[in-house]
Amino acid sequence: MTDKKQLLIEATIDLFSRDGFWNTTTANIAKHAKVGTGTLFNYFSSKEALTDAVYFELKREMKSYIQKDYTETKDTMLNIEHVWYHYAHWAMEFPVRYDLLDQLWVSNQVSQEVENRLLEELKFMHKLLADAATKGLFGSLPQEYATAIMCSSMQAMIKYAQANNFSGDALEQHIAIGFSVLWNGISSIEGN
Amino acid sequence: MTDKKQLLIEATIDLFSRDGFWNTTTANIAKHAKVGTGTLFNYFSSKEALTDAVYFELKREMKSYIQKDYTETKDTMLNIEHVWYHYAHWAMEFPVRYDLLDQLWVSNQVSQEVENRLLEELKFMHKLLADAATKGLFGSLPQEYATAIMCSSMQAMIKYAQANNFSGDALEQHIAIGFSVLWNGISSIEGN
Amino acid sequence: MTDKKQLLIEATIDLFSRDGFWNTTTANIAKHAKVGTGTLFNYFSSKEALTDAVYFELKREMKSYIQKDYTETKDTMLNIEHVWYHYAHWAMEFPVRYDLLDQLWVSNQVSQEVENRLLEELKFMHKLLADAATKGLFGSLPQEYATAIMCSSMQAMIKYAQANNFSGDALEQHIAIGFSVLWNGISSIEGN
Amino acid sequence: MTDKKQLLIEATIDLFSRDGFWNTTTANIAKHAKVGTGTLFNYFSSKEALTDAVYFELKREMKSYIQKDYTETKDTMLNIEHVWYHYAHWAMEFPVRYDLLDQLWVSNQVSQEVENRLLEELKFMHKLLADAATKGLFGSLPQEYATAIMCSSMQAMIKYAQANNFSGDALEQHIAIGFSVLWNGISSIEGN
DNA sequence: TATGAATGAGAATTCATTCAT
DNA sequence: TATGAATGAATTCTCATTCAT
Repeated sequence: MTDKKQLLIEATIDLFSRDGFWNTTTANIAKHAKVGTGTLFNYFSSKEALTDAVYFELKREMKSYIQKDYTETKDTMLNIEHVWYHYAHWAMEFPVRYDLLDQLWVSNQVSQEVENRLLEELKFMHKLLADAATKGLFGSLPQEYATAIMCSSMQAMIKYAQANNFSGDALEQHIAIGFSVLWNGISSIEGN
Repeated sequence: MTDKKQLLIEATIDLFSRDGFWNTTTANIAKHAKVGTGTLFNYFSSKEALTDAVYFELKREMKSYIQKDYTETKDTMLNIEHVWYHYAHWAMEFPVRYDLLDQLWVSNQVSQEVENRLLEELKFMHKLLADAATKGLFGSLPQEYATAIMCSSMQAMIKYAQANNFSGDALEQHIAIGFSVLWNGISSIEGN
Repeated sequence: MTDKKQLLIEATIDLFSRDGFWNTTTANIAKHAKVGTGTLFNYFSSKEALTDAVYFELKREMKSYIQKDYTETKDTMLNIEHVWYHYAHWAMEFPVRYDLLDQLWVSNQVSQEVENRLLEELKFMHKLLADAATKGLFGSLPQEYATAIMCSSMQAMIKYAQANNFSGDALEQHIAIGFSVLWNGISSIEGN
Repeated sequence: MTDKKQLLIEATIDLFSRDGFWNTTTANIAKHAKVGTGTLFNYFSSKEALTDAVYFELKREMKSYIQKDYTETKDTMLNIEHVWYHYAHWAMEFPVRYDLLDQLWVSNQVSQEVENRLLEELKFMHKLLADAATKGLFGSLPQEYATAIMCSSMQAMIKYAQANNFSGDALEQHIAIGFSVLWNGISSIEGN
């Protein structure tokens, strides 16, 4: 990855997260990255391609962060909790990146193609959820629904932590409580 | 509310939800509402003002739907479940409107001013949550965090119901299970 | 045809013929027509559509000019000579328009669609040539080749007349001689 | 002429004739010639200079082809016919080159300066025409007009041959007939 | 009040040319 | 000499908003 390419991605992250996709012009991105307007298009064929690259980069970073000291254990819940915990820490350490990931996700600005490439990249997470479903940890909840609940709970937990600027023990406790609310809720549903 | 004003709001709802805020032009809205392009600006000073009006309208409709046969009981949880239940039904009955509300919410297209006016309008809901907090139903969870969890759980529940086209008993059961997951989760946290 | 639409077409004719298609910007056309840059696109969906409209307009004008006092006679050669004669006069009266027509023709800037619409419009000319072929006036020359020779002869004749600023009797004589060269040349080929 | 220079000229011929002057970028030319983008500008000061060089090269090639087995005879008409014949054969053998020459000619992309240099190069042709005029072969037609008619007739003849993919005897006959049409036409005009 | 033509400040993207290596 | 990354002016087209009727 060239120097300039990375520079442009960083500039895009800054501006997209600050002003949103639609209020950020390619000219602004170039200026922010301190390159010419044309230079951007030497590295990315279009604004859309740049957006895809940013999204891919963020997801990859997040995944790396989570996987860093991850070792799969027999206890699937612990595995999931590990993801929960590290995802939260990534979000708190890189709030701008987290917010942008969220924004790109909800605003459908990302192409199907990059989503497909990410399926591969994030396979271990999907496997985790499949394991949990197989082991009956979700009770009668369909795996997709359980997943959806998890994602939205995580989002609520992180947004609250960010809004309150949690750190240190307070943050640890908040993360743990968030997971308890989620897990106890899900576990309370019996299989049928 | 003039006839034309309402026509414009309806047209905006249609187009925003179908094409998104940024892909909808004021000219298209006017055409869809069968009025002149200039007419739109006789009723709304700007696209932003129109967006605010749409958001306000949707929230008011949602509130009315929820309040229709609402009578406050002593049991705060039952009161909250009533909101949960009716919100879900509103979303399933008016999926376009629900999706747009969601979209406007996440995309920050709504002015602070309209949010403030809505606080008043939706006071009964906030009171409900304050009651719950006072009565200790949220355990040690701060009221705002509990609220955030509720909102995100509700969103996950509704999206899943929409995606699977639930109706009838299946829908009722899904709504009920969603609430159980939420409530059991929250209730599992002891006060300190 | 609106006032502004015609204004834009005239401005386009001026600039295209003076600077060529590729050196003429839509912004310049608008300025030349004394309207805003956006106004152009209210009347023509794209530069291409504007070009088509200009081409169509020019061909229609040329045809009207030729057809004005045209009455088909039994003598096909006379009919063709009438076209030859009036085409030349049109070109000399509107040299800018003639040159642009020529330019658009050779530079392939015109869509197939407008060419098709013109086939209909210019049907009487095609019929004329078909008649001549049927009557054996082209000898053994295929109709298309005879037509091609005619067109290129006409072009040479007109360009020379323009370059030498012919008018009055000199022009009449030049036109007549040009036709003789053409017709005698073609007639000299025996059928087989 | 350096190797690279020739490579660039060939690449330009390919791309100009295929995509046209305006749709061909210098970057594409360089890539097609398998040299760096900057290299092009080491050999040609601008796109315009490159275009001039291409035009000059094509005309020179054409001239060489015509002159190869040309020996001036007393019969001027035969001399002209020789040119007519060999020009046609060159065009059929190198249709891409012929088309590009035509395209550059009509689209005014070539500088006056290169046209002047070519006058020198193509002097023998001009002399041929001057001879014909002197000998009265053009009757009362001015030399320039006769020349113009010749050029346009030749163009029509070649385009038709290309469009119909003539070769062998059919081609020979077509070329001969084309010349007859031209020459009989011109000869039919008496001096005055 | 209703209209829709007119506007012009941007938007994304292109490309001939330069220049440091 | 050869390179190709960097440049930014220029291009087509969009759209919220205005205003004369």
